[in-house]
Amino acid sequence: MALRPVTRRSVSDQVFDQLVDDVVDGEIAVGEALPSERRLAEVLGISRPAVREALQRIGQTGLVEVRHGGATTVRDFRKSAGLDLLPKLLVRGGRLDAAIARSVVEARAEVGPGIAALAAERGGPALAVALEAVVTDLETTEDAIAWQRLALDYWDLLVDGADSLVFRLMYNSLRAAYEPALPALAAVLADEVGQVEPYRLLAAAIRAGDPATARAAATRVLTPTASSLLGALAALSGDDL
Amino acid sequence: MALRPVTRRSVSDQVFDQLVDDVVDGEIAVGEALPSERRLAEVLGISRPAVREALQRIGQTGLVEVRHGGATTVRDFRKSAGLDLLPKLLVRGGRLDAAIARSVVEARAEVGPGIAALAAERGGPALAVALEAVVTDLETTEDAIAWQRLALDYWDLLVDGADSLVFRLMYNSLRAAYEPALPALAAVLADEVGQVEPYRLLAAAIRAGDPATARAAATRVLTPTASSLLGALAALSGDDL
DNA sequence: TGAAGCGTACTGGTCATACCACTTGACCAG
DNA sequence: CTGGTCAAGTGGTATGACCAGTACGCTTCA
Repeated sequence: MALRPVTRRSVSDQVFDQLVDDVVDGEIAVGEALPSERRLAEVLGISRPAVREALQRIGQTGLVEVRHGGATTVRDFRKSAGLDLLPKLLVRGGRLDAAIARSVVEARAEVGPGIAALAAERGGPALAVALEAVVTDLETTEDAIAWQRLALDYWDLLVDGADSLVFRLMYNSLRAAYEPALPALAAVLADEVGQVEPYRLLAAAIRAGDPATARAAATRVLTPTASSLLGALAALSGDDL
Repeated sequence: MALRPVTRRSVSDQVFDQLVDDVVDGEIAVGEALPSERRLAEVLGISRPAVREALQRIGQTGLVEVRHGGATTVRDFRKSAGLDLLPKLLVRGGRLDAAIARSVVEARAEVGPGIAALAAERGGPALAVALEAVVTDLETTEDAIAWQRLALDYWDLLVDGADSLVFRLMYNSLRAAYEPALPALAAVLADEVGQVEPYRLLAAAIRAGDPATARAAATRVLTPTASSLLGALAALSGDDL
């Protein structure tokens, strides 16, 4: 029998997820007030501190505004939330949101080449060596998911090489959204396994310290995945994970 | 007389800021454990729930990992934190971090044109009209800070027009980091006041629905600010706000 | 001697209750 | 209409107790 790790999520975690989903789904309109902490505690059958911890965390994400003395109101996450919210939006209620996935793919295609160019300027031979090591791993990998994870490692190195904290944090946020959805996308991305050449070319451009070539190579690395994903999203929009 | 809103920060807010600063400054090494909640409460002279709320919020940002039964340990924010952390990193202890500011400027220059291109594809005439309205406001504005805020409004419209949630959230995070630092940068950015032409050209490209032109125009919008900022940062690196 | 098993002492997680601080809105006095 | 007062409701903090999970030393047994 296949045993899977027991999930023991804390009470406040569950409240957090539940409220985030409700807010994101628009079950509580923007500007509207959430039930009071006491009321939530009563309705959910838990203690007020547990509710508070969840609410504080939600406030941290920018989804709601808690005001001392006043009610806790829902904010428009399109205006107030940051990129950290992306994972919660991308996979909502166990499903992938097609529109948002498309947006992720777009952003990847737009930002990736810039990162590659910076990495070419600053990475040096050490970075090229590390990238080439990943490329050899890619060559010997069959499993689609493992392959994608290696590709992520590749980008991880690239982002490090770009030596830009903003791009680093951007990448972290995007990866946090992308990685959980990977298993669901395995079938779609299976075709790419073995297409190592673009990665090799990009590594070569890094080694040469040539930003322009690196930028172009990065585009060729990203394009196949982008088109696979966009095609799949158009077809199966709204399927389960 | 110039009245400014009274700031009354809650206890847990103060603890939050204090601990975030300590962690970001590296006063507690990565992998090391924070004092226990009980100990923190005792040392800080506050209650444990207050400490917990702060710690939970910090955990939400990815700066620390809290594990039931184990200690709360510091994570490497370069690996685990998302873009939402940027504001805390950019202005640390009342000072602007020059290296990070440079990174912000780079990212802006890299991502901005992509947003403009998408906006040109999807915005339509309605967007162009809104942009041109902001442009006329820009023409009649002398104050450097007000001018920069209008520029932010301009970009806000552009990001909306790009119709990409990921870019929207990215922009929110960047703006949250950028806006608080604006007053400090007013002097540096004073030269730009009146340079409205690039904004007008970009709006025209949007109206024409021409992504390539919009991309180029966006670069010309961003370049002056970028070079001003980079120059200023090189000179006064580490000055107070 | 080594390793499995057990206990204990820590850690964070939850609860109940009381009280403080702030906002809101209704009401009233000027 | 303005300003003040007040009560009710909200979030903020404190206390103390107990539950739940982890880390680690110690015992115990092969």
